[in-house]
Amino acid sequence: MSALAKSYEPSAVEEKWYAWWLEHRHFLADPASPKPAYSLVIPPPNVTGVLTLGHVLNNTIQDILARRARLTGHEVLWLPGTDHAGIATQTVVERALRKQEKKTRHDLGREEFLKRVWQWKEKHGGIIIAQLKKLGCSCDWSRERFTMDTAYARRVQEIFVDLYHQGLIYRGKRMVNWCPVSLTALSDEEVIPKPQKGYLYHFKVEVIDQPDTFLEIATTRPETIMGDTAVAVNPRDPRYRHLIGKTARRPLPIENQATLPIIGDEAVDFEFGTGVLKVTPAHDKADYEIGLRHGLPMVDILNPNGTLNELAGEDFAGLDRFEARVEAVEKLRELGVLVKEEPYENNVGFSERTDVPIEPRLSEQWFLRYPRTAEARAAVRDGLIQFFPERWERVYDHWLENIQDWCISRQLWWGHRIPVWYRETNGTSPVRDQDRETSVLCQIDPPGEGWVQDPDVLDTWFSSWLWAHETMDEPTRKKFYPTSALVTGPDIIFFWVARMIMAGLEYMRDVPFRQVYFTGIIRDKQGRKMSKSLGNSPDPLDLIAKYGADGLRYGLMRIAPQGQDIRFDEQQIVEGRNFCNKLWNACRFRMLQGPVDPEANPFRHELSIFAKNLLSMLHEATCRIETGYANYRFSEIAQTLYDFVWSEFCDRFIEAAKADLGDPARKAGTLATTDYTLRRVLLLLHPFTPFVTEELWHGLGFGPGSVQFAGWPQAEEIAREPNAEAVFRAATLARTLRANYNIPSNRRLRWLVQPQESWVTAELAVLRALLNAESVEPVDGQPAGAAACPTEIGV
RNA sequence: GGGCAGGUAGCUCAGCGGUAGAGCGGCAGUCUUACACACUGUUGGUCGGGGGUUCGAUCCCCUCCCUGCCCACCA
Repeated sequence: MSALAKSYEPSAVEEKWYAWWLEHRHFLADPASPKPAYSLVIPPPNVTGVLTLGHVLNNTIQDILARRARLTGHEVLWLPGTDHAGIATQTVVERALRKQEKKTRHDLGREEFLKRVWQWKEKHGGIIIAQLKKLGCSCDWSRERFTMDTAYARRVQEIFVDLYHQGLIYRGKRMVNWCPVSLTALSDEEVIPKPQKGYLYHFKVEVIDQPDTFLEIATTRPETIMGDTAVAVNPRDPRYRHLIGKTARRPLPIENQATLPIIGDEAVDFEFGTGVLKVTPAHDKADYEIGLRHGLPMVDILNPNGTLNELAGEDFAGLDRFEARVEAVEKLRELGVLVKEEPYENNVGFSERTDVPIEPRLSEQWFLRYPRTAEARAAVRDGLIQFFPERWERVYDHWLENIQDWCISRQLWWGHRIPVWYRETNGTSPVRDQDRETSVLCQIDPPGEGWVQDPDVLDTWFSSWLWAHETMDEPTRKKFYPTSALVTGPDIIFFWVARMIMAGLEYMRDVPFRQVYFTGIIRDKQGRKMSKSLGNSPDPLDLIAKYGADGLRYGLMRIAPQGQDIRFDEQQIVEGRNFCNKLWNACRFRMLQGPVDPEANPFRHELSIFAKNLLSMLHEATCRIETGYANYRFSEIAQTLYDFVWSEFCDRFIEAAKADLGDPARKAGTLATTDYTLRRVLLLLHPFTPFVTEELWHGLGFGPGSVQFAGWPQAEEIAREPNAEAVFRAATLARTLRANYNIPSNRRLRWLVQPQESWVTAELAVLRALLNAESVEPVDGQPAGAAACPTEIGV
């Protein structure tokens, strides 16, 4: 290791040390360790996913916390794993099946299809794990978990059974968000509202009891007219009040122009549209409520896949919902009841996964009334759990305050099967009887002949909400639960964070984590979210290949202020790489000066003003870094290290040392200061750039152990040395003077200084080095004919 | 309709009551024997607009304008 390459070459170094860490079992967490515990659980990525920049940010932060905790003497558990990601994974496998074999999952049947998904998981499931290793993540890989592992899956079902028997899980026919593409119900959190340009269609209906009186209705969904079962107005609306109780004629379908009651309901906003509402209880949440209040029939005119059924009438049956909209408008026009179409923009709910408009649909599903909501709110309000940045606490609280029951059943095959059994009646389909006592059993094991299991599976989050404790065995929990911190994106605060808190409180009687750090979202230079379809998401693996894992990590961390969104710019990663290279070369410089003393203690030497000043700056930087960790301000830590290493250590101290090392009186102290500082810099930097620091740690002879167990440096306070600063500023002034006279920087000059104070004379050799000068000599009075400028050390 | 975050040099971001900062870029010099992934010097900003508090505001208050996000059953 005597000859370091001229520039840092990451790839071989990274591979070598990662293998070395694994070989020495450095990432394994020992529940029996006497050291204090520090623990993290990874937010499990989708098992079939690939690494994105978001993962890089998130996992770099976790790795920084884990490595820093090892340095501060903790026993660290960073528990990794993956999520089965129900809809996402099933969709991917179905797509492949359709492409390669032209088959649907129904062609294969449930059992065979699930076999295929497992095969797919075996084949693609390891990718993201391997990528995390490339990044340098120090997870305890021996504990890798998957949300469909046998033991984990068993617990998911046990918890379902428990909540069922507590009466918190129930089945009911309710209005749910239905995805016509994946053919399943979704939770409210999986629906993304998007503004859509469309039309507000005005049409009129005749009041039957008062011929020639028409009510004008405004709607964005004329294709649901066939499912209308009432017309509603606000009972306080003087325009229409008198019509309540009368009836109107529904225009569509033409062969079945039903008679609709005109009802009064407070939910109708008379400011909106015409103040008259068509009520479609089967296809709109608000209308459903009105329907319930007035005992209206619910006419479901849609098939699960979004096409209209025979109840919509012969003109519409079989049409897709959007074709039907066009057709319905056409028919209204033909009937002469279409008044106008005005351009209109409204919010339409889209499926998060398939990106198609969801359909409010009446269907029988399983719901969970959340446990421990009050405690969950209190936990955060009372500081049992701390959020960083703090502002998310209010977002969290607001959601819990208005919490709705969670639709947990999904009409998918890939996932945890609902542990509920129905008595079989005629051997074909399960009876969905409301009477639990006689025909429904909630238990994991099959109850025997005559019972069939509910075909549905559970929402993926119903398994992930147990992640913080069900991934651990008993001794591990004892040592490591609650976890120290959770690092995740604010986009899953409801999906995951809040639910995990409730699950932890319910099943562990304690919160799952003490602190939550919410990262920012990585955007492109135009501020757009990274996405596959936009193609604006660089492949982190390419970036690692180009700049090294450390360069990527460091570059990203330096621009990621606390919880603020990040505009990604590859230039930042270039700078990360350059910084690693700078550090590399600083160490190279040191190695050229002879053997390093790992035990170096500069305080036992006579020190130059430059050494003292550097040590003072080191102390300040160490303190600032300490504060940075306490507040999860990673960019501040990275920037502090950047400034210290580059400006203070390289640009100033080393440049001055080039003279001091040639001075026998100063050499020993300067070397000791260098060794002492480098050792600390490597320790402080290791969480951010683990590979290059490990390489240099050994290269400089600080080994043989890993840098990550070498202990966190204590800051030793020492006063600033203003004289050193004065010399550096004088050098800058002198260089400016030279530049102003257009003297090329390679021309060696003779400089004269009229020392202001006696100490200055002793530093002229340093000044000569800083100026790359022929000579710097003291004079007594200003020579004529020379350019000059005043400085703090003399003219 | 409510709420949150942000608008500082060409770009990415610090600063958050006391004469505007960094890196990159631009420009001009340098292969000065650790580093051209570098060194030196330099050029860039009425700190989103308008009011107010203050001896003094990028920083505090009010208001407005943009951008992004979250929540909300206005068809």
